Amino acid sequence: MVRVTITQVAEYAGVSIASASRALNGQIASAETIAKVQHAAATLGYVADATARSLKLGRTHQLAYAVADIGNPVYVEMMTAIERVVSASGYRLVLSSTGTSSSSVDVVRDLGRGYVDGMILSPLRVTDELLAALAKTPTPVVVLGRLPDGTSLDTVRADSVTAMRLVVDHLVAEGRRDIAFVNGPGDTTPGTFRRDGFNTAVTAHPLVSTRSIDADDFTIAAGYAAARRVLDGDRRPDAIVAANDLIGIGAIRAAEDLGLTVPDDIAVTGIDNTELTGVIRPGLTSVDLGADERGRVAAELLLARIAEPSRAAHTVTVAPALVVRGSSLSRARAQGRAPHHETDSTELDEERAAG
Amino acid sequence: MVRVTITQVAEYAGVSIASASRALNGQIASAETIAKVQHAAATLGYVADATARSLKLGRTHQLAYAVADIGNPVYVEMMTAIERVVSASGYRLVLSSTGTSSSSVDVVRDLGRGYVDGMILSPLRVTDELLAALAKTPTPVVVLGRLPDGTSLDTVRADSVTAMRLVVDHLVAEGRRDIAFVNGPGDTTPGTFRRDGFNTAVTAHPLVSTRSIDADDFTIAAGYAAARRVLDGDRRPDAIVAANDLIGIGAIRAAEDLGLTVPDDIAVTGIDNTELTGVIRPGLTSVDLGADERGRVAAELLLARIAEPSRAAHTVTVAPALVVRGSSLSRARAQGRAPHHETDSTELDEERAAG
DNA sequence: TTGAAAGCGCTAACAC
DNA sequence: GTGTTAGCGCTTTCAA
Repeated sequence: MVRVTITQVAEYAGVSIASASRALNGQIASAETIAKVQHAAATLGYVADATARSLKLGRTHQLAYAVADIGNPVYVEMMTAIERVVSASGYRLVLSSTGTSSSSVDVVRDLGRGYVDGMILSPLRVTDELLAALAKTPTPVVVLGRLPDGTSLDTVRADSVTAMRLVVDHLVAEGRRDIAFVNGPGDTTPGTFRRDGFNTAVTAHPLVSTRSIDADDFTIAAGYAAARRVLDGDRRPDAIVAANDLIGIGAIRAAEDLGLTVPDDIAVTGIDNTELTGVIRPGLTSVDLGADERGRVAAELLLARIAEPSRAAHTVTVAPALVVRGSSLSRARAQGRAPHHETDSTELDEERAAG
Repeated sequence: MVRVTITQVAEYAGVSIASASRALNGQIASAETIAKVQHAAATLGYVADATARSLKLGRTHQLAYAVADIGNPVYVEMMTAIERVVSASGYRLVLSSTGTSSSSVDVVRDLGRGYVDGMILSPLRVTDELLAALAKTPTPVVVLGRLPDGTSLDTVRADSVTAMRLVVDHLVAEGRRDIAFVNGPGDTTPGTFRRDGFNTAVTAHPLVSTRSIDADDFTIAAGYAAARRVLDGDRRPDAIVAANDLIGIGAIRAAEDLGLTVPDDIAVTGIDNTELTGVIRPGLTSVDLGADERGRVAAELLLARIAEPSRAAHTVTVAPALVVRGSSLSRARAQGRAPHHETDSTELDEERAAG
């Protein structure tokens, strides 16, 4: 089919293009004109060209969510939450995956070209270059994740320090005394803050020995490899704190491959509380960082900024909540539960404990 | 930051906007002009407005991937494959999630408005309404999935009949004699063709008794619920064929909750061969429908059609491959393997057998 | 090599 | 209530 323009509609209806436009957009027009124009549009199969309309109006009604790794379910969860808010306000959400193609700097520049009215960014690394690009872009931005103090941007962040404290306190309470932290790449934003959070959390337990290692990625495969390095050593920890659920799952697989039982021989915990935690056995204890809530708030902040561009920058921190499942129970408690009864028929989760 | 236009760049550089445009786009221009304009653009922080450029050029350099349920990892896999091809050709890929917001008809209409140069569609249901919308849209389309015969559109499809035959033959070979098919919603395209495939496949085994049930969704939760209905009955099957991996995982959980052991008491298989199959224990036997390949081919077909709009419609069918893991082995074979040695350190998969 | 000007398709003054 | 016209920001003839 060939594209039909408003000029052809106007011609067909025998009115001016202005009248056609008005009739189509619900502006003031006579009933007769509206009828003629709508009939013409329907017969011709007219759909207004979004590009021309955007150019004229200066708004695209498109918002972008830019994320490095859409393969991680936690970002899908965020996107779903964002989509819900955004589409309710008449915007379309487009996803820009920064992972496979260009760096997030390019993405910011690209989105600054004007095909979106605003963007939500989940950067894995916050470089000076990125901050410069963000400062320069004319497009409203909300950043999901930590930014340097003093940066004047709308931000939504998780509370890594509390998250790690919840996990560490829980493991110590369950009797663990030698905890290994398997982080993602240490130069990423989540990597940095989760490491700092872990280090802070363990100072409260001076008798517990600890160590840290970086996985090459926040993925199952990288978590597996890193956990193998930890577990192959001669001093085997009795608990692994993973920087996210994917790494945690990799760690569980690594432990099993070495003939270890989780949680009897070693406890494992994750972060993000993705759906995966309930898919594996034992269920993976995790900290819910409020992905859904963070996505929702980010979308609301963005809409608010678009409505009022000069408003002050807001920073919202979402509180984490520990969700205990089988992977971190003490030996005694674990034996009190039959593994195959862990599944709850509705949630597929074992239990939830607010943090 | 306020948006800067090419007019301001031209003014700053002391040249006409035509020269500015030429200098910026690598057209013919004197070295001096280029230098002045580039300097001006850099100082002013100019980025060309994509909307205006698109209106002028008639192309957006954007492609869309429209999918109902991005929560299903198989679609993420497809998207990744598409993104790879598309970005190599200088296009941006935007994701339109049709699930949460509007129907796919609305999405097609919306994308027909012109902010994308083409779209790849994974419709869950192919209605007459959708076909009409597809026939009318001026935007090139490639459909992932089955279309009615005679529809003249580029299409990439999986081979459900072969896929189901691979699974059923395998289960029968492993000694299963009472197979329950847990489908997704029967009115969806995958639901229809997987059901038909199953029915065809079992005719080759007249001694095997079978039955079918629809889950409400292609999700873990829906699979769990449907499997419970199957397993709670008095005649318990010795194998469950799930219409996708998520349903299969739900079925494994359901079996475990009833105290059944997989695969000893009951075998379970999935479809799609997503990463999840290697995450759970036992590993889920699944049929790889070639999501990566289908995504790649779809992207190539779309690019080809954009380059040559009048070319004949192509239909490409991608061959499936059975991947056997622990969930479907016969009792004897399963006992030959220690469950915690299933994991391969690189692939996290147990074994792969081409179909 | 450069500048003036047209025009992509649309909406919104503005005058009638 | 309707038509004429300007113009969103850009690229590209067309003359010079």
